[in-house]
Amino acid sequence: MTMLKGKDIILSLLYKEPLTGYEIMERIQNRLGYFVEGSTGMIYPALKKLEKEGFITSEEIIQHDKPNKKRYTICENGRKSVQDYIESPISQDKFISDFLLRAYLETNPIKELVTHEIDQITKKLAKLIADNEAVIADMAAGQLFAYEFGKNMYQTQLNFLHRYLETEIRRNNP
Amino acid sequence: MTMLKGKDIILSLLYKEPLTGYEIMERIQNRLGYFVEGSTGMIYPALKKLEKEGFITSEEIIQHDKPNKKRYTICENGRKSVQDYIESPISQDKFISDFLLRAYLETNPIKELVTHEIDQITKKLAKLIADNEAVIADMAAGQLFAYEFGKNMYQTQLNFLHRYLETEIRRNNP
DNA sequence: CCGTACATGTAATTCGTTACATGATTTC
DNA sequence: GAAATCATGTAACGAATTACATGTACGG
Repeated sequence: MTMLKGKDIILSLLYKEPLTGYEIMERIQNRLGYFVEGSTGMIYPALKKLEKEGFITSEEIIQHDKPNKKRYTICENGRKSVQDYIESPISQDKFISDFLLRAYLETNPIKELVTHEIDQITKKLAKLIADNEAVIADMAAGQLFAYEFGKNMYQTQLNFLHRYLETEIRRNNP
Repeated sequence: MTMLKGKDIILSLLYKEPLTGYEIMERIQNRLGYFVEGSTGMIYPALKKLEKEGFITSEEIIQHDKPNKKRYTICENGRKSVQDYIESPISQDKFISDFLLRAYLETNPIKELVTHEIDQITKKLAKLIADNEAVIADMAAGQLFAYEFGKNMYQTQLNFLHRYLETEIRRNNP
């Protein structure tokens, strides 16, 4: 019943390959962004803690053209922790929507909410496609699956919202 | 950009009518449960704080057949806070999915994940329908909209997942 | 000169989760 | 006798949000 934690996300990513904090952030925000969250305020402190607790180790990489960076590598303890995560019960999906709350309570006019939401989702869908379509050929099956799932979800939501607006128009112009 | 808070949810509910903590919890978990979260550990302390800060007032209602209860009523300050919330930017939908993370990273076998997810969503959909279908006639437009949105989302997800399994079977039995 | 990509962090606070605790009444 | 519904809470801890802080290099 416990919720998905930053620790699990980060360690799972490091399970596959060593990464820097910046790369982890990039992956979470771009590739996993539609079903997981992560900000610098969460990631860097988490990495520090994880290192202190012996789940990962770090090495500094000197760069001359760009700022130096730290590459984190998972170690024995970290792998064990990921194993525990994998064997732990899958936590339930969580969907939080300010949009639906406002619609439900009718605090804001539904039509405005819908228009705004269409905008939001359209952007998210465009980003999702932009981030993934180019690399689709190299994707592992799971990545492809997750991508298709997300795309499908966004498209359905958009369809639903557009349908709503059309029905509204018809209702006002009989 | 700030996220939806318990405070806003509770005050918005109290904006319409006075409610007890238990009723608030019931509403959040049953009616708003597919797009908002709330537990006793969040609701009761929040109510206490809200009262202390002068957003709501409470009165005790003595009952003889059942335990006594406290009914909370929103006051001037509370209404003002709800107004601020209504006028504040709509925070983005948040979708967190342990299921998709595991699928993406292929930590667990996708087929097992999908089967499990179908189970979860089927239950949620059944609950959503059970909670709403009976009272559909008395629903305000916004409630109906939110309900249809949620139902549509769950159904689409289920379709997607079932389609995946079927494709898998065909792939293995050419 | 401006914005963006690269790169790492901290500090404060709020906030919520998780789990525990209690207890009456009704229904099966 | 057990389970569900009604009803309210606390306590500890962990975790994340939000915002701030800093700096290089490069392209337009």
